[in-house]
Amino acid sequence: MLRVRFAPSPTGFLHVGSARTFIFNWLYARRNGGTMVLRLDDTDVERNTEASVTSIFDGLRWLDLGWDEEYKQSERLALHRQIADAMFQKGLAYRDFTPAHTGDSDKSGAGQTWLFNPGMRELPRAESDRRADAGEPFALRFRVPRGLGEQVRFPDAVYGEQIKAADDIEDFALLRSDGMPTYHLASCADDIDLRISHIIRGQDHLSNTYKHVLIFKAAQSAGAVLPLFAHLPLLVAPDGSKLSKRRHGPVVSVTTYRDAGFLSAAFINFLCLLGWSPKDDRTCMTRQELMDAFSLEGINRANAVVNFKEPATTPEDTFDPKALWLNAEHIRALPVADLSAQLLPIVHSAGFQVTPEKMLAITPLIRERIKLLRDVLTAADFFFADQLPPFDPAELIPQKGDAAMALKVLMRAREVLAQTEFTHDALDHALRAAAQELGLKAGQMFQPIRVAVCGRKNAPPLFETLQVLGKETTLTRIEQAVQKAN
RNA sequence: GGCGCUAUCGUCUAGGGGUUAGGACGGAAGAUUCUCAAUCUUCAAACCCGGGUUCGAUUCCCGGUAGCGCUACCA
Repeated sequence: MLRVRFAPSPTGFLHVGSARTFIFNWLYARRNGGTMVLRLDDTDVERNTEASVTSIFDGLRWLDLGWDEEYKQSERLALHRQIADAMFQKGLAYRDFTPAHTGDSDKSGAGQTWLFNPGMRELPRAESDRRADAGEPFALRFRVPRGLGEQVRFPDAVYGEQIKAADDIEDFALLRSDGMPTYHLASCADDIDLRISHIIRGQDHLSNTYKHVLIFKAAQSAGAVLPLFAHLPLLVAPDGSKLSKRRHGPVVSVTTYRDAGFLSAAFINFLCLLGWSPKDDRTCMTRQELMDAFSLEGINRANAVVNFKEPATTPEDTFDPKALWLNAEHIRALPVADLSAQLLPIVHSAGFQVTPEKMLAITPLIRERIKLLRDVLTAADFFFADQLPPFDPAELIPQKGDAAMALKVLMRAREVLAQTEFTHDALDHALRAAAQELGLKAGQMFQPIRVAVCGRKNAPPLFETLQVLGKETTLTRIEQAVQKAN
């Protein structure tokens, strides 16, 4: 039975690296008919927050992939302690009465290799019991085999066979002095208990895995098999540093992508392409295509850069250009009705009144012009607003023309449009004929009208725009432009 | 400092003992259109360095360098 798990710790918002780990696990489970377990690794009471739990669930729900089983580590403490106690009884772990390190251990150089606190490893059981009974606080540490030339090894589906000398592994903690299990213990105990068969997680755990193998071997019943590990290359910032909330802020939060108007399908597609490849030339892929193509063999070993611009000068700088492009691709692939339905609430929440029918008519005009769903607000603003925002009358002047030409065009348009049926072909014929009468090129005729009704030079095709706007609004806006041009 | 992992265009990647080192995004130029966008075409752009092994290495091995990770009673 194939079982995978995603085990975030609720100490911050769901970030894109975690989301990718979730997605890879999900893909692997679905691809192979396995079970997806969601487990909240919340043993760090100090740093857990309810807001983080909310953020994680918000993010995961938006991904819309789902999961099969759900657990909370904090509700499984008895299991963790029981496993720790068994290891202690077997002599595989020992009590360490050394007071906890205050602050950070210096990693920056001078420090020597730390393996265990002197004196504690070989403390006689009787003395250990006496001090524990006296109420002296202690951490429980794993007794790593030492001086025996032993090796710890495990196969990794991505990085291959991993081997490390046990002598290089420190006596890590299993239980804190407050009795809470550490991540290593809780994670392994639960992985065993939940019968997790494949552990797919970030590469930052690759070196930790030796400790986990030690725990698995110590805690598992004889004959039990180790889960298969698959470590994922990390997602890093353009400067190569690990993506972090602290350094990079909301650009790494899943909800930032959601709120900016990413389609979750596009976001998933983008994340899959960081550190994994279908090995053919496909880039734009649906959820189903990703599921069919996903395999551990396609996972890369080098870290992947999420290519956002560090000091963001435009809102788009927050996102990798490829993510933006993929989102545009997915938007264009969406049926108009679906896209329209997604756009409607965004327009409404911006304070505009639009009927679903009108939105449906607008959608095809803008769907090739937006990268993010939010862009609907700037791409189609003139459809929503009653009153056009003010614009420079000079905008009305066509190519190779002057203010007089603009005015001439607008006055002629006012006349012609008043007696034209607002269908694509009728508008086409009427306006082209008008251009010819005035001795102008089509573009010179269209541009002043476009600016008059849209308030700017760059907009969707004119005839479709006029149709959606309707005769009344069109004529009103042209009239206003005539006043302006005078 | 110790231990480990990694290294192909700016970015994501394919590939692999002999290739014009392929694709995508982004960039540049052009076509097309009523503007913008979309679309199409073209172009520029990469095998970290040094030693081996070999007839031949970007590919295999070793070393270096760089980056990253772990080295907490965080996860």
